[in-house]
Amino acid sequence: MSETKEKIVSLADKLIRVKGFNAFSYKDISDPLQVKNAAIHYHFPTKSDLGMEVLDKELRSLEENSAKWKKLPEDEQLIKFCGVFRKHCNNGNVCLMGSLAPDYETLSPEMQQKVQQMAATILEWMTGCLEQGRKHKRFRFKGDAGDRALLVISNLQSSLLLSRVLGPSAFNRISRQLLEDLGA
Amino acid sequence: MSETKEKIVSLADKLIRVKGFNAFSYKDISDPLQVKNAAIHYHFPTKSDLGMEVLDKELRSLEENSAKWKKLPEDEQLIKFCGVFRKHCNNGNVCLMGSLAPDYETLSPEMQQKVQQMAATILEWMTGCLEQGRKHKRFRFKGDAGDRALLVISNLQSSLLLSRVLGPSAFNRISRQLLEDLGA
DNA sequence: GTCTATATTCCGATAGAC
DNA sequence: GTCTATCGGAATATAGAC
Repeated sequence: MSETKEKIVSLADKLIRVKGFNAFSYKDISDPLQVKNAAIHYHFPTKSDLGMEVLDKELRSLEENSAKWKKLPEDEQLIKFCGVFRKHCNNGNVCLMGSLAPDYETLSPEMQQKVQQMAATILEWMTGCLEQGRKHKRFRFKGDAGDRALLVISNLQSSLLLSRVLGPSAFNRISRQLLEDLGA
Repeated sequence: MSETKEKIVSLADKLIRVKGFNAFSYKDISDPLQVKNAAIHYHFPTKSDLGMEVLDKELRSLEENSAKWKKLPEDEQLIKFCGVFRKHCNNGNVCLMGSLAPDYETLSPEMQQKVQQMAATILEWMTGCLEQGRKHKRFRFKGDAGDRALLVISNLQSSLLLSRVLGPSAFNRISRQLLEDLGA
């Protein structure tokens, strides 16, 4: 992938997280890169094509991380996962799910399906992490691991949304108590 | 408030929850009400004015509910609160915070301040409910009640976002486990 | 209070030169 | 791969008649 194309995707990712998919425009990308909007359309004919590339990049990042963390104890894996959210919080970002889920009904069918895939991938990873971690006595929690995974994911997702409105202390308080509850 | 004006606000509320604030247009309101967009602008000169009315209505609804539930045991109050979210889930809605927080940076300063106020109001109510409920032995949980309130709010908020993508089982699983954790 | 009509701006997208 | 130029459409918003 060309350098310009990578910059476009990276900027689009940032814009989705800060302004939302429907609120950013090609001008928000072409201006900082000092090109014309036609240049963006050359790389990504439609806005949906651009959104798809952002989602594909995020999915690859998820796979890379889970592979990279595979040998770590599960509690450390979860702390790494929280660290990704912490970094986004510090950068004023929300997560892609938190940004795209409210806009879901306005997205192209392709993007809807990809968002679905992303949600399923995250849920699957988190469920496995919690299940294995409990088996290895590194977590303690009641109930089904899949249900617990949904709780943890929703905590982290909304911690970034709430931090937007209430300040970054929301993320700190949520992530700290979350890990303590699990005994991590 | 005139009947038309109320219909406009009610429809705007629905549109914010389904499509997002930046994705809906005056046409989405004027068409179903069979009026022209100028009629909407007569009642609400700017889109921000309309958004403010939706937020004010939600704040009044929050105050009404908390007053109406004041005499109930705290666990029943929380179940009532979850019921509001359940209803939204069944209607394909997300909550106002879940919709407006991702768009926060694109909102007018007035709306930003009102969203902040709404978040603070919800957090305050939930903190009090949990704190009193624990004192009265109707909840059991560890740590600060304010931290726990943030966790519960983020669970409910994201349960609607995830239900958009993964289907309504996400809400059911999250709300059920959430109440069980609290011993409610 | 609602209408017609329009101003203004912006957006996504495309054609064709270079 | 990027440019100029432009199309077609949609959005918010306003002026003035009724």
